[in-house]
Amino acid sequence: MDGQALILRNVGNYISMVEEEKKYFLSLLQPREYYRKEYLQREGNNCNNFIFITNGCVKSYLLDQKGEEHILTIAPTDWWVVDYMSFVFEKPGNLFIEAIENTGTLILTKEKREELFRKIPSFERYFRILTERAFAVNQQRVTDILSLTAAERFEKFQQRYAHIANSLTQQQIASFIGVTPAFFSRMLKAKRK
Amino acid sequence: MDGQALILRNVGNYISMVEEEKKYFLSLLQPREYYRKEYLQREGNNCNNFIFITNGCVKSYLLDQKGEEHILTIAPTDWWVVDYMSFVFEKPGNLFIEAIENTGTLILTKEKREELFRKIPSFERYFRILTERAFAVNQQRVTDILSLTAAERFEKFQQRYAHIANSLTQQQIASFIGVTPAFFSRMLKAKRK
DNA sequence: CATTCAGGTTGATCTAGGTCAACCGGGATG
DNA sequence: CATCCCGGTTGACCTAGATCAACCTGAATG
Repeated sequence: MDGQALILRNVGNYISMVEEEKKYFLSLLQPREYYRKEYLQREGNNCNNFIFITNGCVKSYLLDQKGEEHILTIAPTDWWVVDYMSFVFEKPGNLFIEAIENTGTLILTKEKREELFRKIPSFERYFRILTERAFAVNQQRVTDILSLTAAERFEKFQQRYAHIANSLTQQQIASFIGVTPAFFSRMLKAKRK
Repeated sequence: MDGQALILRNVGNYISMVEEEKKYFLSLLQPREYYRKEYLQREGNNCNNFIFITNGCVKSYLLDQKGEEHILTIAPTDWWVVDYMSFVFEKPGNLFIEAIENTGTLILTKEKREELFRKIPSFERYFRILTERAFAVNQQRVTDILSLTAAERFEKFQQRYAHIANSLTQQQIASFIGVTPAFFSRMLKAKRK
């Protein structure tokens, strides 16, 4: 399935569009390809884009004082990535967004998105639903970090990200669930036997 | 300011309404008062309500296997509380929502909210913006937990919740930033000198 | 085909923060 | 006025997970 068909299907899950609305919506999107390890977004810049992944996979993360990487989100095909903090409050972000494999995207800028809302208000609904779902999942993530052990968090991760878990390195998974690669390796060893 | 005026002002920050829309919106809201320690929502139940706090303060939390309380959100006056996971995915929640002082609320049920969206679509916009902001803040919370020490998280907490920090017990703050009351007490002692 | 180099493993040691239990003080309650 | 209880403090000890450095492997690269 090509990128345009994919995003239309995604939107179509939540709202219905007539043919010309689809055309108009697609016309607002800027396609762009990224190579593995290429940045879609860097710390310190304002994030003005909603980015839809049409194929490949992307991570968003921050670097702490010691230069350690902490992965905030992993966005596979058929997902949006954004540095929400930067996008919403229009200030420099502290996240990097980086392709972890060659990745195809469709970019919706803040201005185009506002234009979209003006022309087709039902897109407010689409993004409302999208964000409410993402928010719900994110709240779970907080409670998981607060109340579960690393091993338990890993359990959940495996279930939720089963489809992409194989294509991620241990380092990435470790970072996502919030432990060091060394500890994660030991954890796996302990589980195997 | 009374509850109705407060919620109209809140909504008015994001969208504009004519007089009859305001009336209609208010007609969908069910006022309800809660005493300190009363539950607005219990673990195991489906959360079907968006709840707006008109005065007082509320916390949402979960109990882990050991019965320890972990506070997910603290909602003061002029905020909404919901168990998003339960509300969005329509399944039993694992959160408690409890008044930490006597609290006045306006309740918007899921059905009424859908009705509201049908009658006044710009409310999609209101909730879209609301949720995008909440989501952004919540993502910060995740990165904070992943990359900061307890003391640093407390710093941030003080800044962000300055206005209500005094009316919370140390236990509540400790739980919110993700440490035990004992450790939190020691942390304060260390800071004082 | 030699060399990097990134991802992973492992050992030794360290520490942030947890656990458990005793204790304190003050406001509510009988 | 005695008692309870809740929030907080403190001491002694414990542990999940971090840190640091050495080492291994295999795939990419010159």
